[in-house]
Amino acid sequence: MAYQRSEKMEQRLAANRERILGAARKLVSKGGLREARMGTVATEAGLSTGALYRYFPSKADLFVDVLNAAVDHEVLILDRIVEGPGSARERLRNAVASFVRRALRGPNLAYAFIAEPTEADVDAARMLCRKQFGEVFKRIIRTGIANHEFPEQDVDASAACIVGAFTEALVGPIAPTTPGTKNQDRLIDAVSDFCVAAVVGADSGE
Amino acid sequence: MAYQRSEKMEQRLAANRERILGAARKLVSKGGLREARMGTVATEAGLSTGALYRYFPSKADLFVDVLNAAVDHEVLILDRIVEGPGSARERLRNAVASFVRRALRGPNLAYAFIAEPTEADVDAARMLCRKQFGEVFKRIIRTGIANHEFPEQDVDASAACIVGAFTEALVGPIAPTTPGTKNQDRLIDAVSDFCVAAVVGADSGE
DNA sequence: CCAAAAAGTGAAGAATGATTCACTATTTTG
DNA sequence: CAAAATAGTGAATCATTCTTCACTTTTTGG
Repeated sequence: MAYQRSEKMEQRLAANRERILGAARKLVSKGGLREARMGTVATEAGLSTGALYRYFPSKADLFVDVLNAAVDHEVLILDRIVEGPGSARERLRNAVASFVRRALRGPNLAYAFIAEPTEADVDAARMLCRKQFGEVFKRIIRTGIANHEFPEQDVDASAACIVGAFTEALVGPIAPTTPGTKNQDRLIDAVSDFCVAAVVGADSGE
Repeated sequence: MAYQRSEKMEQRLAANRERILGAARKLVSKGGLREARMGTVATEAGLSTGALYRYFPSKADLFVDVLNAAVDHEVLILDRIVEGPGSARERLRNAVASFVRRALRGPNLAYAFIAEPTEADVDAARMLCRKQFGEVFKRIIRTGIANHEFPEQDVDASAACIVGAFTEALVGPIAPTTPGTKNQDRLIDAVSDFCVAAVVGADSGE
Protein backbone atom coordinates (compact mmCIF):
# COMPACT_ATOMS: atom_id res chain seq x y z
CA MET A 1 0.00 0.00 0.00
CA ALA A 2 1.02 3.48 -0.77
CA TYR A 3 3.84 4.77 1.26
CA GLN A 4 3.16 8.17 2.77
CA ARG A 5 6.08 10.49 3.33
CA SER A 6 6.21 11.99 6.76
CA GLU A 7 6.38 15.72 7.14
CA LYS A 8 9.94 15.57 8.29
CA MET A 9 10.95 13.38 5.39
CA GLU A 10 9.20 15.67 2.96
CA GLN A 11 11.19 18.55 4.30
CA ARG A 12 14.45 16.72 4.16
CA LEU A 13 13.88 15.87 0.52
CA ALA A 14 12.96 19.43 -0.27
CA ALA A 15 16.04 20.58 1.57
CA ASN A 16 18.16 18.22 -0.49
CA ARG A 17 16.69 19.55 -3.66
CA GLU A 18 17.50 23.05 -2.56
CA ARG A 19 20.96 22.02 -1.55
CA ILE A 20 21.52 20.58 -5.00
CA LEU A 21 20.27 23.70 -6.71
CA GLY A 22 22.34 25.82 -4.39
CA ALA A 23 25.46 23.78 -5.03
CA ALA A 24 24.94 24.01 -8.76
CA ARG A 25 24.37 27.74 -8.56
CA LYS A 26 27.48 28.18 -6.49
CA LEU A 27 29.63 26.17 -8.83
CA VAL A 28 28.38 28.03 -11.86
CA SER A 29 28.94 31.40 -10.30
CA LYS A 30 32.52 30.34 -9.75
CA GLY A 31 33.78 28.30 -12.63
CA GLY A 32 30.95 28.83 -15.07
CA LEU A 33 28.87 26.15 -16.64
CA ARG A 34 31.89 24.61 -18.18
CA GLU A 35 33.29 23.50 -14.88
CA ALA A 36 30.10 22.43 -13.26
CA ARG A 37 30.29 18.64 -13.21
CA MET A 38 27.59 16.45 -11.82
CA GLY A 39 30.08 14.83 -9.49
CA THR A 40 31.17 18.14 -8.08
CA VAL A 41 27.63 19.29 -7.59
CA ALA A 42 26.91 16.09 -5.71
CA THR A 43 29.90 16.50 -3.45
CA GLU A 44 29.14 20.13 -2.83
CA ALA A 45 25.59 19.21 -1.93
CA GLY A 46 26.74 16.41 0.34
CA LEU A 47 25.17 13.67 -1.73
CA SER A 48 26.24 11.00 -4.16
CA THR A 49 26.06 11.38 -7.91
CA GLY A 50 23.35 8.80 -8.09
CA ALA A 51 21.15 10.74 -5.71
CA LEU A 52 21.14 13.72 -8.03
CA TYR A 53 19.23 11.69 -10.53
CA ARG A 54 16.51 11.14 -8.04
CA TYR A 55 15.89 14.86 -8.03
CA PHE A 56 16.64 15.81 -11.60
CA PRO A 57 16.35 13.58 -14.63
CA SER A 58 19.49 14.92 -16.24
CA LYS A 59 22.24 17.44 -15.98
CA ALA A 60 20.51 19.66 -18.49
CA ASP A 61 17.33 19.67 -16.43
CA LEU A 62 19.19 20.60 -13.32
CA PHE A 63 20.99 23.49 -14.91
CA VAL A 64 17.97 24.72 -16.75
CA ASP A 65 16.26 24.94 -13.39
CA VAL A 66 19.15 26.86 -11.93
CA LEU A 67 19.19 29.16 -14.90
CA ASN A 68 15.50 29.84 -14.83
CA ALA A 69 15.48 30.55 -11.13
CA ALA A 70 18.28 33.06 -11.50
CA VAL A 71 16.73 34.73 -14.48
CA ASP A 72 13.27 34.89 -12.99
CA HIS A 73 14.73 36.70 -10.08
CA GLU A 74 16.49 39.15 -12.30
CA VAL A 75 13.50 39.70 -14.52
CA LEU A 76 11.37 40.36 -11.48
CA ILE A 77 13.63 43.17 -10.46
CA LEU A 78 13.64 44.66 -13.92
CA ASP A 79 9.90 44.35 -14.10
CA ARG A 80 9.52 46.30 -10.94
CA ILE A 81 11.56 49.11 -12.38
CA VAL A 82 9.82 49.03 -15.70
CA GLU A 83 6.36 49.10 -14.17
CA GLY A 84 7.36 51.70 -11.62
CA PRO A 85 7.19 55.47 -11.69
CA GLY A 86 9.21 57.90 -13.74
CA SER A 87 9.58 58.75 -17.39
CA ALA A 88 10.16 55.93 -19.82
CA ARG A 89 13.61 57.26 -20.29
CA GLU A 90 14.40 57.16 -16.60
CA ARG A 91 12.99 53.70 -16.24
CA LEU A 92 14.97 52.43 -19.17
CA ARG A 93 18.11 53.89 -17.76
CA ASN A 94 17.44 52.45 -14.32
CA ALA A 95 16.68 49.04 -15.69
CA VAL A 96 19.92 48.85 -17.61
CA ALA A 97 21.93 50.33 -14.78
CA SER A 98 20.37 47.98 -12.30
CA PHE A 99 21.17 44.94 -14.35
CA VAL A 100 24.73 45.96 -14.95
CA ARG A 101 25.29 46.90 -11.35
CA ARG A 102 23.96 43.63 -10.09
CA ALA A 103 25.95 41.63 -12.57
CA LEU A 104 29.14 43.41 -11.62
CA ARG A 105 28.49 42.98 -7.97
CA GLY A 106 28.87 39.31 -8.01
CA PRO A 107 27.83 36.05 -7.01
CA ASN A 108 24.72 36.76 -8.86
CA LEU A 109 25.10 34.59 -11.85
CA ALA A 110 22.47 35.56 -14.35
CA TYR A 111 25.25 36.98 -16.43
CA ALA A 112 27.31 33.84 -16.22
CA PHE A 113 24.49 32.04 -17.89
CA ILE A 114 23.94 34.84 -20.30
CA ALA A 115 27.48 34.88 -21.48
CA GLU A 116 28.40 31.23 -21.62
CA PRO A 117 26.70 28.38 -23.44
CA THR A 118 27.18 24.65 -23.04
CA GLU A 119 25.11 21.69 -24.05
CA ALA A 120 22.50 22.35 -26.66
CA ASP A 121 19.67 21.82 -24.18
CA VAL A 122 20.90 24.31 -21.68
CA ASP A 123 21.81 26.65 -24.45
CA ALA A 124 18.25 26.66 -25.73
CA ALA A 125 17.12 27.72 -22.28
CA ARG A 126 19.76 30.41 -22.26
CA MET A 127 18.41 31.82 -25.47
CA LEU A 128 14.94 31.92 -24.01
CA CYS A 129 16.26 33.81 -21.04
CA ARG A 130 17.83 36.46 -23.18
CA LYS A 131 14.52 36.72 -24.87
CA GLN A 132 12.84 37.22 -21.53
CA PHE A 133 15.11 40.12 -20.80
CA GLY A 134 14.35 41.44 -24.22
CA GLU A 135 10.64 41.35 -23.47
CA VAL A 136 11.09 43.58 -20.49
CA PHE A 137 12.91 46.14 -22.55
CA LYS A 138 10.39 45.93 -25.32
CA ARG A 139 7.74 46.92 -22.87
CA ILE A 140 9.55 50.05 -21.82
CA ILE A 141 10.34 51.03 -25.34
CA ARG A 142 6.73 50.64 -26.34
CA THR A 143 5.64 52.78 -23.45
CA GLY A 144 8.13 55.42 -24.42
CA ILE A 145 6.97 55.43 -28.01
CA ALA A 146 3.35 55.72 -26.95
CA ASN A 147 4.40 58.66 -24.79
CA HIS A 148 6.29 60.27 -27.61
CA GLU A 149 9.32 60.18 -25.42
CA PHE A 150 10.99 57.90 -27.94
CA PRO A 151 10.72 58.01 -31.71
CA GLU A 152 9.12 55.20 -33.67
CA GLN A 153 11.54 52.31 -34.03
CA ASP A 154 11.84 48.60 -34.50
CA VAL A 155 11.10 47.53 -30.98
CA ASP A 156 12.39 44.00 -31.37
CA ALA A 157 15.66 45.14 -32.80
CA SER A 158 16.17 47.81 -30.19
CA ALA A 159 15.44 45.44 -27.36
CA ALA A 160 17.84 42.86 -28.75
CA CYS A 161 20.49 45.52 -29.16
CA ILE A 162 20.10 46.63 -25.59
CA VAL A 163 20.45 43.14 -24.24
CA GLY A 164 23.42 42.53 -26.47
CA ALA A 165 25.02 45.82 -25.55
CA PHE A 166 25.02 45.43 -21.82
CA THR A 167 25.87 41.78 -22.02
CA GLU A 168 28.91 42.39 -24.13
CA ALA A 169 30.01 45.32 -22.04
CA LEU A 170 29.94 42.98 -19.06
CA VAL A 171 31.78 40.03 -20.49
CA GLY A 172 35.22 41.49 -20.24
CA PRO A 173 34.95 43.16 -16.85
CA ILE A 174 33.25 40.21 -15.27
CA ALA A 175 35.54 37.28 -15.62
CA PRO A 176 38.97 38.10 -14.23
CA THR A 177 39.31 40.69 -11.50
CA THR A 178 36.52 42.63 -9.93
CA PRO A 179 37.64 46.12 -10.73
CA GLY A 180 37.37 48.92 -8.20
CA THR A 181 33.99 50.43 -7.57
CA LYS A 182 35.05 53.62 -9.29
CA ASN A 183 35.47 51.95 -12.61
CA GLN A 184 32.34 49.94 -12.09
CA ASP A 185 30.30 53.05 -11.60
CA ARG A 186 31.75 54.55 -14.68
CA LEU A 187 30.93 51.45 -16.68
CA ILE A 188 27.39 51.42 -15.40
CA ASP A 189 26.94 55.01 -16.49
CA ALA A 190 28.53 54.47 -19.84
CA VAL A 191 26.38 51.49 -20.71
CA SER A 192 23.19 53.09 -19.47
CA ASP A 193 23.91 56.27 -21.36
CA PHE A 194 24.61 54.29 -24.47
CA CYS A 195 21.34 52.45 -24.36
CA VAL A 196 19.25 55.46 -23.49
CA ALA A 197 20.82 57.55 -26.20
CA ALA A 198 20.24 54.79 -28.71
CA VAL A 199 16.59 54.45 -27.92
CA VAL A 200 15.91 58.15 -27.55
CA GLY A 201 17.69 59.08 -30.70
CA ALA A 202 16.96 56.08 -32.84
CA ASP A 203 14.81 57.66 -35.50
CA SER A 204 15.73 56.90 -39.04
CA GLY A 205 16.61 60.52 -39.80
CA GLU A 206 20.12 60.76 -41.12
CA MET B 1 70.16 13.13 -47.44
CA ALA B 2 67.46 15.68 -47.03
CA TYR B 3 64.34 14.97 -48.91
CA GLN B 4 63.34 17.88 -51.09
CA ARG B 5 59.69 18.40 -51.82
CA SER B 6 58.93 18.85 -55.45
CA GLU B 7 56.99 21.84 -56.62
CA LYS B 8 54.01 19.69 -57.42
CA MET B 9 54.10 18.03 -54.05
CA GLU B 10 54.40 21.35 -52.30
CA GLN B 11 51.30 22.48 -54.05
CA ARG B 12 49.37 19.39 -53.28
CA LEU B 13 50.15 19.77 -49.59
CA ALA B 14 49.14 23.38 -49.65
CA ALA B 15 45.97 22.42 -51.47
CA ASN B 16 45.24 19.83 -48.80
CA ARG B 17 45.71 22.38 -46.10
CA GLU B 18 43.29 24.65 -47.86
CA ARG B 19 40.87 21.85 -48.36
CA ILE B 20 40.94 21.11 -44.66
CA LEU B 21 40.38 24.73 -43.76
CA GLY B 22 37.63 24.97 -46.31
CA ALA B 23 35.93 21.85 -45.02
CA ALA B 24 36.10 23.13 -41.48
CA ARG B 25 34.73 26.49 -42.52
CA LYS B 26 31.93 24.88 -44.39
CA LEU B 27 30.95 22.65 -41.52
CA VAL B 28 30.98 25.49 -39.06
CA SER B 29 28.89 27.69 -41.26
CA LYS B 30 26.33 24.93 -41.30
CA GLY B 31 26.12 23.23 -37.99
CA GLY B 32 28.17 25.62 -35.91
CA LEU B 33 31.26 24.76 -33.98
CA ARG B 34 29.34 22.34 -31.91
CA GLU B 35 28.84 19.96 -34.76
CA ALA B 36 32.22 20.27 -36.35
CA ARG B 37 33.97 16.99 -35.59
CA MET B 38 37.45 16.17 -36.69
CA GLY B 39 36.22 13.05 -38.43
CA THR B 40 33.67 14.97 -40.41
CA VAL B 41 36.18 17.58 -41.41
CA ALA B 42 38.49 14.84 -42.61
CA THR B 43 35.80 13.20 -44.69
CA GLU B 44 34.66 16.48 -46.12
CA ALA B 45 38.24 17.25 -47.06
CA GLY B 46 38.75 13.83 -48.58
CA LEU B 47 41.41 12.77 -46.11
CA SER B 48 41.68 10.54 -43.08
CA THR B 49 41.50 11.80 -39.53
CA GLY B 50 45.12 11.02 -39.01
CA ALA B 51 46.15 13.20 -41.90
CA LEU B 52 44.58 16.23 -40.28
CA TYR B 53 47.14 16.04 -37.54
CA ARG B 54 49.88 16.37 -40.06
CA TYR B 55 48.55 19.81 -40.89
CA PHE B 56 47.25 21.00 -37.56
CA PRO B 57 48.49 19.94 -34.15
CA SER B 58 45.02 19.85 -32.65
CA LYS B 59 41.39 20.56 -33.23
CA ALA B 60 41.66 23.83 -31.37
CA ASP B 61 44.51 24.95 -33.61
CA LEU B 62 42.57 24.13 -36.71
CA PHE B 63 39.51 26.01 -35.65
CA VAL B 64 41.40 28.95 -34.33
CA ASP B 65 42.93 29.23 -37.77
CA VAL B 66 39.56 29.08 -39.41
CA LEU B 67 38.22 31.65 -37.02
CA ASN B 68 41.08 34.03 -37.49
CA ALA B 69 40.94 33.83 -41.23
CA ALA B 70 37.25 34.62 -41.25
CA VAL B 71 37.60 37.45 -38.81
CA ASP B 72 40.61 38.96 -40.50
CA HIS B 73 38.63 39.11 -43.66
CA GLU B 74 35.76 40.80 -41.91
CA VAL B 75 37.96 43.22 -40.06
CA LEU B 76 39.66 44.17 -43.28
CA ILE B 77 36.36 45.19 -44.76
CA LEU B 78 35.43 47.18 -41.72
CA ASP B 79 38.81 48.82 -41.69
CA ARG B 80 38.38 49.95 -45.22
CA ILE B 81 35.13 51.62 -44.31
CA VAL B 82 36.49 53.14 -41.17
CA GLU B 83 39.55 54.56 -42.86
CA GLY B 84 37.56 55.71 -45.85
CA PRO B 85 35.83 58.98 -46.64
CA GLY B 86 32.76 60.48 -45.03
CA SER B 87 31.82 61.82 -41.64
CA ALA B 88 32.55 59.68 -38.62
CA ARG B 89 28.86 59.20 -38.26
CA GLU B 90 28.46 57.92 -41.79
CA ARG B 91 31.39 55.63 -41.48
CA LEU B 92 30.13 54.24 -38.23
CA ARG B 93 26.78 53.59 -39.74
CA ASN B 94 28.26 51.96 -42.79
CA ALA B 95 30.53 49.77 -40.76
CA VAL B 96 27.70 48.43 -38.67
CA ALA B 97 25.40 48.05 -41.63
CA SER B 98 28.06 46.30 -43.63
CA PHE B 99 28.74 43.78 -40.93
CA VAL B 100 25.10 43.02 -40.34
CA ARG B 101 24.37 42.77 -44.02
CA ARG B 102 27.21 40.39 -44.63
CA ALA B 103 26.32 38.27 -41.66
CA LEU B 104 22.73 37.98 -42.80
CA ARG B 105 23.71 37.18 -46.29
CA GLY B 106 25.18 33.91 -45.56
CA PRO B 107 27.72 31.41 -45.71
CA ASN B 108 30.04 33.91 -44.29
CA LEU B 109 30.58 32.65 -40.84
CA ALA B 110 32.25 35.30 -38.79
CA TYR B 111 29.06 35.64 -36.89
CA ALA B 112 28.77 31.93 -36.23
CA PHE B 113 32.02 32.13 -34.42
CA ILE B 114 31.01 35.29 -32.71
CA ALA B 115 27.85 33.87 -31.33
CA GLU B 116 28.86 30.39 -30.29
CA PRO B 117 31.65 29.25 -27.99
CA THR B 118 33.08 25.77 -27.54
CA GLU B 119 36.30 24.50 -26.07
CA ALA B 120 38.13 26.88 -23.85
CA ASP B 121 40.96 27.29 -26.35
CA VAL B 122 38.78 28.22 -29.24
CA ASP B 123 36.69 30.35 -27.00
CA ALA B 124 39.68 32.40 -25.98
CA ALA B 125 40.34 33.09 -29.64
CA ARG B 126 36.72 34.01 -30.10
CA MET B 127 36.99 36.59 -27.37
CA LEU B 128 40.02 38.08 -29.03
CA CYS B 129 38.10 38.34 -32.25
CA ARG B 130 35.31 40.25 -30.63
CA LYS B 131 37.95 42.50 -29.25
CA GLN B 132 39.35 43.02 -32.72
CA PHE B 133 35.99 44.16 -33.92
CA GLY B 134 35.80 46.40 -30.91
CA GLU B 135 39.10 48.00 -31.85
CA VAL B 136 37.79 49.00 -35.23
CA PHE B 137 34.82 50.70 -33.66
CA LYS B 138 36.95 52.37 -31.07
CA ARG B 139 38.91 53.98 -33.82
CA ILE B 140 35.86 55.48 -35.42
CA ILE B 141 34.47 56.69 -32.16
CA ARG B 142 37.75 58.36 -31.30
CA THR B 143 37.81 60.05 -34.66
CA GLY B 144 34.30 61.29 -34.14
CA ILE B 145 35.08 62.64 -30.72
CA ALA B 146 38.15 64.43 -32.02
CA ASN B 147 35.92 65.93 -34.71
CA HIS B 148 33.32 66.98 -32.22
CA GLU B 149 30.87 64.91 -34.16
CA PHE B 150 30.39 62.70 -31.11
CA PRO B 151 30.34 63.77 -27.48
CA GLU B 152 33.00 62.62 -25.05
CA GLN B 153 32.29 59.07 -23.93
CA ASP B 154 33.83 55.91 -22.63
CA VAL B 155 35.22 54.60 -25.87
CA ASP B 156 35.81 51.09 -24.64
CA ALA B 157 32.32 50.74 -23.30
CA SER B 158 30.72 52.17 -26.40
CA ALA B 159 32.68 49.90 -28.69
CA ALA B 160 31.79 46.87 -26.63
CA CYS B 161 28.16 47.88 -26.65
CA ILE B 162 28.17 48.23 -30.40
CA VAL B 163 29.66 44.81 -30.93
CA GLY B 164 27.24 43.32 -28.45
CA ALA B 165 24.28 45.09 -29.95
CA PHE B 166 24.69 43.96 -33.52
CA THR B 167 25.74 40.50 -32.48
CA GLU B 168 22.68 39.96 -30.38
CA ALA B 169 20.42 41.44 -32.98
CA LEU B 170 21.80 38.86 -35.37
CA VAL B 171 21.58 35.78 -33.23
CA GLY B 172 17.89 35.23 -33.61
CA PRO B 173 17.51 36.02 -37.29
CA ILE B 174 20.53 34.05 -38.30
CA ALA B 175 19.98 30.51 -37.19
CA PRO B 176 16.67 29.22 -38.50
CA THR B 177 15.25 30.66 -41.69
CA THR B 178 16.82 33.32 -43.78
CA PRO B 179 14.08 35.88 -43.67
CA GLY B 180 13.07 37.83 -46.76
CA THR B 181 15.27 40.59 -47.97
CA LYS B 182 12.71 43.15 -46.93
CA ASN B 183 12.98 42.27 -43.29
CA GLN B 184 16.70 42.01 -43.56
CA ASP B 185 16.97 45.52 -44.83
CA ARG B 186 14.79 46.74 -42.07
CA LEU B 187 16.92 44.97 -39.50
CA ILE B 188 20.08 46.42 -40.95
CA ASP B 189 18.63 49.89 -40.69
CA ALA B 190 17.32 49.39 -37.21
CA VAL B 191 20.61 48.13 -35.86
CA SER B 192 22.65 50.78 -37.59
CA ASP B 193 20.35 53.52 -36.39
CA PHE B 194 20.53 52.19 -32.90
CA CYS B 195 24.30 52.23 -32.80
CA VAL B 196 24.67 55.60 -34.43
CA ALA B 197 22.13 57.19 -32.15
CA ALA B 198 23.83 55.70 -29.13
CA VAL B 199 27.23 57.05 -30.05
CA VAL B 200 26.01 60.41 -31.27
CA GLY B 201 23.83 61.00 -28.27
CA ALA B 202 25.82 59.29 -25.59
CA ASP B 203 26.77 62.27 -23.49
CA SER B 204 26.06 61.94 -19.82
CA GLY B 205 23.56 64.77 -19.84
CA GLU B 206 20.25 63.61 -18.45
C1' DC C 1 64.29 0.29 -60.07
C1' DC C 2 65.58 0.36 -55.10
C1' DA C 3 65.92 2.07 -50.69
C1' DA C 4 64.86 6.05 -47.58
C1' DA C 5 61.71 9.60 -46.42
C1' DA C 6 57.47 11.46 -46.04
C1' DA C 7 52.40 11.34 -46.37
C1' DG C 8 48.17 9.02 -45.52
C1' DT C 9 45.15 5.50 -43.24
C1' DG C 10 41.80 4.21 -39.87
C1' DA C 11 41.16 1.31 -36.15
C1' DA C 12 42.60 1.28 -31.36
C1' DG C 13 43.59 4.19 -27.29
C1' DA C 14 42.79 7.79 -24.01
C1' DA C 15 40.15 11.13 -21.81
C1' DT C 16 36.24 13.10 -20.15
C1' DG C 17 31.92 12.93 -17.87
C1' DA C 18 27.08 11.80 -17.78
C1' DT C 19 24.14 8.06 -16.45
C1' DT C 20 22.95 3.60 -14.60
C1' DC C 21 22.34 -0.05 -11.38
C1' DA C 22 23.18 -3.71 -7.99
C1' DC C 23 23.44 -3.01 -3.48
C1' DT C 24 23.03 -0.83 1.29
C1' DA C 25 20.60 2.24 4.48
C1' DT C 26 16.69 4.45 6.01
C1' DT C 27 11.59 5.09 6.47
C1' DT C 28 7.12 3.68 6.65
C1' DT C 29 3.43 0.45 7.56
C1' DG C 30 0.95 -3.13 9.97
C1' DC D 1 9.82 -5.52 14.98
C1' DA D 2 9.46 -7.55 10.19
C1' DA D 3 8.31 -6.64 5.58
C1' DA D 4 7.76 -3.30 1.99
C1' DA D 5 8.90 0.89 -0.01
C1' DT D 6 11.79 4.44 -0.87
C1' DA D 7 16.34 6.96 -0.62
C1' DG D 8 21.19 6.99 -1.17
C1' DT D 9 25.75 5.11 -2.72
C1' DG D 10 29.53 5.01 -5.92
C1' DA D 11 31.86 2.01 -8.91
C1' DA D 12 30.98 0.35 -13.45
C1' DT D 13 29.06 1.44 -17.86
C1' DC D 14 28.16 4.05 -21.82
C1' DA D 15 28.88 7.59 -25.05
C1' DT D 16 31.34 10.80 -27.36
C1' DT D 17 35.43 12.51 -29.57
C1' DC D 18 39.97 13.85 -29.89
C1' DT D 19 44.44 11.89 -30.64
C1' DT D 20 47.87 8.40 -31.55
C1' DC D 21 50.33 4.89 -33.95
C1' DA D 22 51.51 0.56 -36.47
C1' DC D 23 51.10 -0.01 -41.00
C1' DT D 24 50.41 1.07 -46.20
C1' DT D 25 51.10 4.05 -50.02
C1' DT D 26 53.39 7.56 -52.42
C1' DT D 27 57.33 10.45 -53.37
C1' DT D 28 62.17 11.38 -53.70
C1' DG D 29 67.17 10.65 -54.51
C1' DG D 30 70.64 7.80 -56.52
